[in-house]
Amino acid sequence: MPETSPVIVWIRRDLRLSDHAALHAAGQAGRPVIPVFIRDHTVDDLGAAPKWRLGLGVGHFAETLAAKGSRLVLRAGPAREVLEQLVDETGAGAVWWQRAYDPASVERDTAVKSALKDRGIDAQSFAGHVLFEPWTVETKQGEFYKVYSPFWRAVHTRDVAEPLPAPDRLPAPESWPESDALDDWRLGEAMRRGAAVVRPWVQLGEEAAQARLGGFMSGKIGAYKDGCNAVAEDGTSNLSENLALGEISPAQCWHAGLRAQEAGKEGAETWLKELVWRDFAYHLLWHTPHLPESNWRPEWDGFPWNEDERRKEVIAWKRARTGIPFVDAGLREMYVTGRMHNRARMVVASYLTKHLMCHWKIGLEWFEDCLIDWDPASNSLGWQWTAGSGPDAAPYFRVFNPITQRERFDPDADYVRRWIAEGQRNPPETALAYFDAIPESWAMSPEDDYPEPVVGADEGRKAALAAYENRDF
DNA sequence: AGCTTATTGTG
DNA sequence: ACAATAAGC
Repeated sequence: MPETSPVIVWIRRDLRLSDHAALHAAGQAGRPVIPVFIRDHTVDDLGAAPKWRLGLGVGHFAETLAAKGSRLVLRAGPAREVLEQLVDETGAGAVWWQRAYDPASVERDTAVKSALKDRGIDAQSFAGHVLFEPWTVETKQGEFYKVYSPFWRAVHTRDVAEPLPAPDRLPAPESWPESDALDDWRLGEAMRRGAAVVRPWVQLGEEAAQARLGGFMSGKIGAYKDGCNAVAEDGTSNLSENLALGEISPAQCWHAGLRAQEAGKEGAETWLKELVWRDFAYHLLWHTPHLPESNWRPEWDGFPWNEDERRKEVIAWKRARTGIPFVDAGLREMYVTGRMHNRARMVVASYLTKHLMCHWKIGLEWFEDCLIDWDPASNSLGWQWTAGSGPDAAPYFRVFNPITQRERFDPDADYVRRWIAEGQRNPPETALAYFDAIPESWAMSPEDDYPEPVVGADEGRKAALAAYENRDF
């Protein structure tokens, strides 16, 4: 007798129909499918912007499912309790989901899987959030990789499974279990008035993500090798926002990149390498789950980083009035759009950790509050890489000079003018939007004089190097 | 996926 | 005078 009980598909950071192994398998099974999204502690713990963006994504995905004759059931509470309750309510015999690799999710999913199996439920997790499962990439010594280049060499010729099609149909259950109303969750509450400013920059959902990918493949990927660094130009794929919530899968991106490479597009390999950086970050997060919490190299614990968030340098950095135009431009771009050009991310991070000598966790947490493309793996690796405390890190002496970086990557200062209003007679809308997004308590106005640097480019470099001279490691 | 300074090369 | 290169931070 074939199994006929419903399958619960537990939707998490995988808000798509295509290339979704759990949904695909459920669609193939010929059983009723009950997609459910759970607001548990991993959702409640998110920063303001990613939580708001998640709410938009969940709402959009619910509409997508509804258009297919299905639904997205919303429930709040500890995932294990919610799923056990739903199994009882619906008579489901299976709970399937796509794996996550951050420590909080791993701990939760492990407990959920064993609890469901104890009840005789078919609990299964599927691959899909990364290209290469973290435990399948090993050095010759059987260790995980700690340096990017050999990781790239180990994986870049591997086969990545062709993306799965969207399920033809998702049979509805005889009756739908009750669902919370998304609005009642108030996932956007912490964004306050910033949401209105950021919203026009959001490209929501699977279709928009595919359009972004298609546009990039027929356009900017050819010039990506240099274009990825030109901060004033829109030379990147802009897919981070969609990848973070699984509105597109890395395998879909990978195959598109391979096709571009076969078509002779020069920038394709550079872009494929970026996708592998994302995988490398998850590889490291899986094997060393303390990556977001503490120095990956413990010898850095003794480094005299400032950890006091009330210090004036930290306040100036968060409010994007450090007096260094490139730094402030990047931070304002993030506040207005919920994203920041990767080149600017490196520069603002280097300035915070080296010139201002502040702990990378201050920056990591600020990014988590502000980024709609927040990704726990990429951000943890990126901050520790910049600070010097991480795997394959920039050595302590590799200090970005925010003045020469601007000259090199924003030669006409277009990016700086786009985001900094002070000192301009007719500031562009983008620069003025920043003042609509920020809290009034910051007491900033586009008519202010642009501030003097809190720490100058040269003196900051000297101070950082001097601090390292006094290290005891 | 760096910066700075010293040194050597070029006109 | 300036560009390319090397070495150390």
